[in-house]
Amino acid sequence: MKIATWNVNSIRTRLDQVSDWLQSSGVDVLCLQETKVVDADFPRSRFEDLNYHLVISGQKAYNGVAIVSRQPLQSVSRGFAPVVGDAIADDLDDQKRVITGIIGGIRIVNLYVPNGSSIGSDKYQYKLRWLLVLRQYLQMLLDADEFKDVEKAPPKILVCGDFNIALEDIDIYKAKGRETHIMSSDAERQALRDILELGFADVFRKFTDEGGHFSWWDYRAGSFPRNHGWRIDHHYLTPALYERAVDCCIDVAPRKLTKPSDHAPVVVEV
DNA sequence: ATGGCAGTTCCTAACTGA
Repeated sequence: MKIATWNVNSIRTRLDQVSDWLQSSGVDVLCLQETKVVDADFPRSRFEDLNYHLVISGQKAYNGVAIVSRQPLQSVSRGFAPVVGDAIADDLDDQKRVITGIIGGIRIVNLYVPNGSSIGSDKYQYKLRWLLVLRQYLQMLLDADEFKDVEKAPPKILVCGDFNIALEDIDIYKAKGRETHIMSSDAERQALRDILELGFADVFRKFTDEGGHFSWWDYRAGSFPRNHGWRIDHHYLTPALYERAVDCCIDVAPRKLTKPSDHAPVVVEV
């Protein structure tokens, strides 16, 4: 099964590119972020006409996530609250950044992690608070009954999306000054490491050791032709899935098109 | 050091993004 994550920076603006790539890439599941549209206005028919299933959680202008899949998803939930409860979710579900469902025995979690704006800002504090709740959310998914039915089968969870965090210096075109830059500060990295310690691994690094591979390039200053990018879109897998993964790569082709998203899709095959 | 580009709405200015 091929699963992709792609921040499309508005599904309506990118609809032709997304539907073209969906077909040409041959992925079975496509996790979208920054759809930037309320559910009532999501261009569902484009995907349904191509015989894909769709689950969405959007809002006006900002954020928004969706999962497009060949087979229907089971056990779908939106936001943190259905898993961690209203008290822990607090106000974090006001922004639509989390959607999950099960397909082919794999729980797929599609995330749009807050950007954080700049270090020390209110949005930065929100990002760190959001990541703390994400850790609780994933802990509860790991402990969920759905993985205890079949002879204690190990959990098969794939957590993907736009994390807005580059975990290693080789994930940034220029690491100098990264401590004071959003997406690479120590606190953000530690928050993500604390999550991965629950039992998730970066499957891209199963296949690629060197730097210079990025998933996001700023629209400005000719960043893409200079390959001044960041690797901030990730697939994190539990061991049972990580072991069986056969490929993970970033498809830069859509980033070369006219009026592209600033992110490229990342595909994993398990 | 700064700004640069793109998408959206409270739409021709201000915001958010990363």
